Amino acid sequence: MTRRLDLSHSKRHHDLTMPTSTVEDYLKQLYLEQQSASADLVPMGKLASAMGVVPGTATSMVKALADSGLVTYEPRSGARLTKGGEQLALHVLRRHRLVELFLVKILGLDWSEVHDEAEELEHAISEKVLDRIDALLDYPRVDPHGDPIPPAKGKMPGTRQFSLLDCDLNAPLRVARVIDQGPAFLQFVHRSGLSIGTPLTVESRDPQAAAVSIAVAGKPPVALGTEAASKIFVEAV
Amino acid sequence: MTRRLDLSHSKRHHDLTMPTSTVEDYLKQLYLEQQSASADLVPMGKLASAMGVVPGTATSMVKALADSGLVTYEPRSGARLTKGGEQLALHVLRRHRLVELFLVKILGLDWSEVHDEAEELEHAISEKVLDRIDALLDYPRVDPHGDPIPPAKGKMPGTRQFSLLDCDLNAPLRVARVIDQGPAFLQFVHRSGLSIGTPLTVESRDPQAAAVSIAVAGKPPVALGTEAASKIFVEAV
DNA sequence: TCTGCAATTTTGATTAGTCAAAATCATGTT
DNA sequence: AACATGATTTTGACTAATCAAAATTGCAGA
Repeated sequence: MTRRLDLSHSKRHHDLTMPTSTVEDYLKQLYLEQQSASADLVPMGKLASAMGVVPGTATSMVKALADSGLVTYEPRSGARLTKGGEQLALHVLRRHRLVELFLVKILGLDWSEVHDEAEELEHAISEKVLDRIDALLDYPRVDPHGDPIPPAKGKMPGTRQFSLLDCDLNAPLRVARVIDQGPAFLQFVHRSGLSIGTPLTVESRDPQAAAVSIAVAGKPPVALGTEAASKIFVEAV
Repeated sequence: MTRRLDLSHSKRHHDLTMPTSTVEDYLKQLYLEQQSASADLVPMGKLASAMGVVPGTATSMVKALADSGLVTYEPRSGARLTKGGEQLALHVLRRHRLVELFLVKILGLDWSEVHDEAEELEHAISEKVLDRIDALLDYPRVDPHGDPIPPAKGKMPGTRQFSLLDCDLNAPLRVARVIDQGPAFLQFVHRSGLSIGTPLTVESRDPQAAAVSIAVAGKPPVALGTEAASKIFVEAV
């Protein structure tokens, strides 16, 4: 067994060393998973595939995270971020999203390609640099995909957003957020004229056809499959 | 022994996988060491202390680098970058220095604190982002310390620079470069009014006193010890 | 030539992260 | 209640990077 006998007199975890970028990634993923998949206990399978590792790896990583007090781990059911873990996750997310916005606004990259760039940068950026970027962008609250940027301190603002599958029919709405960050999907969204901020209404939803019909002012209606529709979020205007 | 028997049929090294950031750091350091310490064969001791590791670590790392064809290694004397290793080193240096300049010019950080920031960022930045930064800065050739920025392709420009110990006396000169990147030294340089670009002349050099006397237009002369003087480079105006 | 020291290399361990594959478990059928 | 099945956990191995400490070596000076 590898249950290394912790020589540190202590009974308390809380490893005050800077988290590795791998740890940051796990925490971030755990947070995102907790958000979307209503169940707040993330199963190892989900986590593993989100991280692109085999399940065993996720298990052992989560156990380590539990040892440092960042998550609670319930064997055979899943893991949940602790208060501390969540803070760290939000911090990482903040870096990620500010960097994305920076890449688009200041360096002029395309919003469909910034996700991967930010994935790297988010671990290399210091607090000081982050603050400068925040200021340079004039303290934004959402990133280029419409995802909210966690504030430096304080809770995430609760917005009333619904996917195209859940929102009201024929009500004036606006595209607020696109969940899938894959370049292909983002480009499709762009082609369909559904960028963040675009006003629209949902004309109809047909469970049988598994499709929704979207009306964007002036243009012919667009049909989306439920798959795609579930990844686009809107809010009331 | 750990002489892992290379199963790969090949007799040629050249590992086409992306170098780890540790490897990048070793190459960069090797390059810098080769530049300054005239001897182009860098001894393990030098490298180890530059990298902040024990000598044994440097030895084994260099052997690995030699296996991938990035350096040539002569046991008990030292290592030298190969053509390929040098290219990679220059690439890293280019990233480092462009990032530094970016941090100063665009984000408004102080030139004395930018070095450590860049140390992290240089490994996380993609080619595309680097190009944008390069353009945004209008293709600069020197970083905030006066160090030349290696061009994307092509050789480093050969400038005629001398340290305050080697340059002509009473000739019109300009501060071109400061070697020591420690915040303390950089702040001292700044206090003494010797920022990059400042015009000056060297009035006298006294080997006995181990000091040189610098005249900056309008101000009273400044005396520098040889230690400090050797770290400030000037070029003819 | 012989010695002694300082630099270098070896050896053996350790840590973080990972995979492959075998062992366990929890459940929803029959 | 007995199983089959799919998810989870274990085990054992491996790589990159590192350190501590012991073993080598190359020379400079007596």
